[in-house]
Amino acid sequence: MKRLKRSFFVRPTLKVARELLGKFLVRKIKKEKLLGKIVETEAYIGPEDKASHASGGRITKRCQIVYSNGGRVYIYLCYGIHWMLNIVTAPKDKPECVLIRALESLGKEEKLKKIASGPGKLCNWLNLDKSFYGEDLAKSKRIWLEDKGVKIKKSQIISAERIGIDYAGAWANRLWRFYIKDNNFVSRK
DNA sequence: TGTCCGATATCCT
DNA sequence: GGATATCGGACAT
Repeated sequence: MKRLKRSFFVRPTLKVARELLGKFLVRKIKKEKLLGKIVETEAYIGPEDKASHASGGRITKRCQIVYSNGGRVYIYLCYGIHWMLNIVTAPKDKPECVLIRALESLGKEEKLKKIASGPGKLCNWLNLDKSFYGEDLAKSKRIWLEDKGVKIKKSQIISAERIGIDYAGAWANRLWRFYIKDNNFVSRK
């Protein structure tokens, strides 16, 4: 079992966003473990990034955790319904993070249902909510990331425009969404 | 493929 | 107090 350590997250955000593809998100609920392979991510790189909650150097109660050292969870409610799971990256005081947009879940049944093919859906599946705000992925006993030796070649990584951030003007078309080519569990191609 | 809209914490004026 | 948001399911077209 190779849990990703803090050093993995405290690196340039675009690098982390790409390298998260193929890693496994592990969620432990009581004695049960839910596992999903990360197949889609998006980078948010403030304070320049207009699409980031930390745009312009804003420090609000909601987004203050993205200013912390890499490796923590940034989670918030969107549209009044959906929780969004982000992983804080980069060193302390740099407001950068990666949104986890889709997982390929293990197990036949889940596969058929595409139960985690979207940022809101995966949080619902893994039962993630406000109580995970600030959770330390390097230490937590209920959520962490593992490297299971899956290698994603550079040629298999597609870069695309981020989703749902039209309000961010020119920043909306930066190619900061990454997903695994031909993977059926990506939220949108 | 497109349009509609839920349901609410958080941010801003 | 008002506007808005890193979506997703439903139903029409």
